[in-house]
This record gives sequence, structure tokens and C-alpha cells, in this order.
Amino acid sequence: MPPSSSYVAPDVLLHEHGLRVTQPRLAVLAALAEAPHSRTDAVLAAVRLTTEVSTQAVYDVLNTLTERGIVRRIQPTGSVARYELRTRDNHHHVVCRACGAVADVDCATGQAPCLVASDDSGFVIDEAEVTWWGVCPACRDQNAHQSDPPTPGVTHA
Amino acid sequence: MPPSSSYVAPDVLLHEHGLRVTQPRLAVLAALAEAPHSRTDAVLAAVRLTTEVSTQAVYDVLNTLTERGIVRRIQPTGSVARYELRTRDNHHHVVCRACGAVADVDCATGQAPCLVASDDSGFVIDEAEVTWWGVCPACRDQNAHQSDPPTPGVTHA
DNA sequence: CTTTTTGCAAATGATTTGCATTAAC
DNA sequence: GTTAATGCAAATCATTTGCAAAAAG
Repeated sequence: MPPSSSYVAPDVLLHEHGLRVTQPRLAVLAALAEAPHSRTDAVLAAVRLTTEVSTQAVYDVLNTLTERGIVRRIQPTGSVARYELRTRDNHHHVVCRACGAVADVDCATGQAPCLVASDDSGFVIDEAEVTWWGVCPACRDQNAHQSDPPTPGVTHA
Repeated sequence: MPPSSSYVAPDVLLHEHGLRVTQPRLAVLAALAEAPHSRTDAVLAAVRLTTEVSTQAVYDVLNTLTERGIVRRIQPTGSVARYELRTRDNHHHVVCRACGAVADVDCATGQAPCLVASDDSGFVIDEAEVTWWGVCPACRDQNAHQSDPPTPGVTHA
């Protein structure tokens, strides 16, 4: 299923950004479509289900895709880098303090910067990134009932 | 000079949080008072100007102080952990994409969470952390004139 | 065929772990 | 004296670098 708005086929997407279409790149894009907010190790594991790649190839692919703006890198305090495909809507994230789970939070405006700083210290600001911290549904219920239905949209650590 | 509001002497502060008063802890607190948003390596270097400590002692001190809420840890995407003493006002940060410089941005409400998520995905949210991204005054002028007066409040990388 | 990507190996850098020693209380 | 902190060494984990080999256009 094509992700949300304005779907572009992976190979076309790579072409549009002047990148060659390679199996590792397609596999990384597929992995991120399947599991947003994945860490590098999770991407690597997912990619290896279908494609033989080296660790470094995946690091390289993720770096390149990030530089070209095809994927977005986030890094909540205390976590390692995580990646996702949604790049254009300046959406935000909520992170579970207990398990590190990440969920998307739509941005009110969808355009960056969506929030004005009270004092910019002379910086020229182009983006406002918001991270909410809390406890996810699964961790709230951790000791109680384990058979609760999973909450849609929550990507676990 | 005591930092902003409600100054508490470092040794008293440690006592209040049930921590023993040790030279490494006092030196770390002094280093962060002097240079907010410092990375671990900078804290280590600053501490060593006055106190003989191991690398691990500083990591341990920073972890303990963070756990107790005496210091705040931040980690802008792509950076390593940075530490600061202001912990109670839920203030935010603006980060330079070019050099990593960090400056404080006061929070509109001063209380967490200061911002409401459009959809909390079932999370129980207790904090909203905002990071603005842009270019600092020094990096804007980088090639032009290097003798510009420094902007107050900007902590460089 | 030419240039970009990948693979591989080794290096780096931040951070953690485990345990013996030392210093606060 | 007890317990908490520190020092030290080694391990781990994420990530980068440099160069040769392979593959995309």
C-alpha cells in the first residue's frame, strides 16, 4: 500500500533525486515503509531478509538518502539514530520514556518552522522540531493485562 | 554569579538530592555553570583544570546528576549528549546546523508539557521538547568579517 | 565504459560494565 | 565503620574512513 499522500514508486523516487537504483536502496526504502522510526540495526535486519548487504552499505544508503532528503533522521535524547520516510510534512514525534517506542504526531501547520521561538538569539531558523515525552499504552499496562490490542501507529523500540 | 532564579549552593543542592558532596561532582556543576550545553568531553576538560578525575568518573557524575534531575541532558539529532543546569523551566533550544552551537529559548509557559499534541496515540505525555534548527550569527558571517561581536547566550560546539 | 555504490577491514569515538580502592558520611 | 563514589581496564556499540571490487547507467 502506498504511504499516505503523493505516492512515488521507490525507483522513480531515487531517479528523481539523481540516485542510481540499487537493490540495497530499494530494500532500505521498503524496510522503512514497513517499519517507520527504525534504528539502523533494525533496518539492517529487515533488509537482510531479502537482500545480502554489508552493515556499511546500509549506513551509506541511510546517509545518502538522508542527505538527499528522501528519508528523515531523528534522534530522541538517549537513543541512536532512527529513520522514517515521511519528510515533507514537518510532523513531530512522541517517545515512550520506558521502552523508546515512537509515534508520529501531525503538525498543526505541516510547514516548517511551524512554531515561533520567543527569542532566536540571532539564529536564522528554518525548522521547529517537537518531541513529546511520555509513556506508551503498552508500558502503562505492562504488568496488568498483556493481551491488550496494540495501539495503531506506535512503532516499538 | 548565581544562575538566574532561586540559586542554591552546589553542595546544598547535592545534599538536597541525597547525594554525597564530592570534588568531581562540585567540579562538574561548576563546569556546567560556566559553559552550559557542554558535551561530556568539554566537561571533562573543564573539570580537569581544577580536579584530577577519570573519564568514567565524569560519565558517572553526569549520569547520576541527570537521573536525580540536577542537570538536564539534551541530544540534538546528530550530536552527542550535552548537559545544562537549567532543569525546572522546560526551556527549549535552537541549534546551528553548521557548527552545532546551542542557545536557550525561553518557554512560553515555563511548565511541561507546554504544548499539546494533536494526537497523543494513547501516550501519557509529561513533556514537550522543542528544538529549533537554523544557522547561528557566527556561521552566517563566517566568510565575511570575523571580528563581529559574539552573540550573548550562544554556546558554541 | 565511466562513475557511482558497495564490500570489507580497520579505526574512531562515545559510552557502559565490573570490580577493587578510596573517600563521604 | 558503612556505604556510596571513584579509578581503572576492558568491552561494547554505533558510526566513520579508505580503498578495492562490483554494478548501474
